[in-house]
This record gives sequence, C-alpha cells and structure tokens, in this order.
Amino acid sequence: MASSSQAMLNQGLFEEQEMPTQMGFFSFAPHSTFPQLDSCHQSLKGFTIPHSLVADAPSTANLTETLLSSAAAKQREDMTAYLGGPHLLSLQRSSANLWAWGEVSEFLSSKRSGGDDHHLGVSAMKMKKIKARRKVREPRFCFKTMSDVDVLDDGYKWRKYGQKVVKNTLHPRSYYRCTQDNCRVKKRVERLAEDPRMVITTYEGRHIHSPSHDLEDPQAQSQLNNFFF
DNA sequence: CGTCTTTGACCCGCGC
DNA sequence: GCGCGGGTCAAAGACG
Repeated sequence: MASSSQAMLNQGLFEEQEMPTQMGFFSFAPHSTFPQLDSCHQSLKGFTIPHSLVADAPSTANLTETLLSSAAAKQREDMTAYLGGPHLLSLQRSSANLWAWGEVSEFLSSKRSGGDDHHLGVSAMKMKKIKARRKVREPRFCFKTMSDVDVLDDGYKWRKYGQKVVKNTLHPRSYYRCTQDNCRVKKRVERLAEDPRMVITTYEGRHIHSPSHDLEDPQAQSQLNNFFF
C-alpha cells in the first residue's frame, strides 16, 4: 500500500513542473482508479486520488484541504529527489502569502544592500504598493485536473460571480465565491489553452467552515467514513 | 418567489 | 497620461 501510493504520487500528483511565480502547481492523473469513490462521492469521479492522501482525509469534507496540505508535505519530503531540481518551488511556501513573502525578501535585501536613496531601504512608493497588494491577496494554490466538467465538486457551495474571456485562450475563465456567510474564499476555473482537456482550478483564501455537502447528506458522509477508515 | 447565472460596465494595477 | 487586461459588481433574466 505504501509503495503503491508512493508510485501513484510520483506518477500523478507531481507530474507537471509548471510553476507560475505566485503559486504552486500540481496535477492529478486522469481517469479514476478509485471505483469505491464513485459510489460514495459521484462528483469526484474521474479524478485519481492517491491512497495515502485519501486515508489522511478526515472526510470528503476536508479532501481538498487534505490533498493540498499533504501535497505540500509530500513535496517537501520526496520531490526534490524525484524531480532532482533546485528549480522546485515548495508548496509550503506557496500556501503562504507569496506576495508578502516576496516583499519581505525584497525588503531584507534592499536593507542589506545599504539602500542609499531610501530611508530604511524602501521608498514611500514601494511601501504604498506593498500595502495595496497585502490588502488584496489571500493565500492561493492551484491544481490541474483532466476532466470533461469544468467545476470539480469539492464539497463546498460556490456562486459564480463573473466570467471573463482571457487573452490568447479560446476558453473563458469563471470566477466563483463561497456562498457561506463571512467566508471570503474564491476560486477561478479555466481550461488550459494548450490542452483544453485540462482544467485549472485556483483557490484563494481558506474556508472558515466545513463543506456544506456532507451536512446536507449524512448518508453520504457515513458511507465516506466507512470507505476512508 | 428565492436563488443562481449571465453579461456588460466599471475599477484598478501595470507597462509603455 | 493612456490603453490594456484581469477581476469584480450588479441588473436582468432563467430556473426550479
């Protein structure tokens, strides 16, 4: 089990090495090898979930969160060896506010270099920009799936609030917001220009509540628990 | 009638 | 300052 899940991880979860500057990027292998999952959570059909990650998930409720955090941990442990590259950007870092991180580095390096022109090495203009960015950016992470459907049902309830045609792509980008009161999590869904079979989902922010699905469907919840444990 | 989607308008940051 | 592009708003329409 341990070795097979390891193999699946290597094969599926981290097969892509695309790293946009502001976020981590990993992908799931296409087509479900998880028939049990189909019966208890139909919406996840079509996605390969590594055994080790599913076993760690307390419920489907937390599957997305678990996948993401476990991916980060797994990546820290294994991925340097697997990909053998210093080019690897840790997901631990990407799950934090990267803009803020970049700004701290920038601040430190400018301070170290002396910063002759600016008091404390940072100009008023730069500080202004930093403030503006910090105000807006939440932690973000994205992943890629091969799927016919655009929106992967992750257990949370989303309301679409916008759609935009992105330059140089045929497929529009959709914007969703979590419907829960006071929860400011957003997600963007778009198809990869080079390969329209691939769906890129980007989450921004962290949920402050449990997914709504399981609360509404206790039977599915117990089925899932039986499966996971 | 309430909820959700659609879509054009608007806002804002960024590069030139 | 201006134009472009991405992200968000909000009115109107669709749907159950």
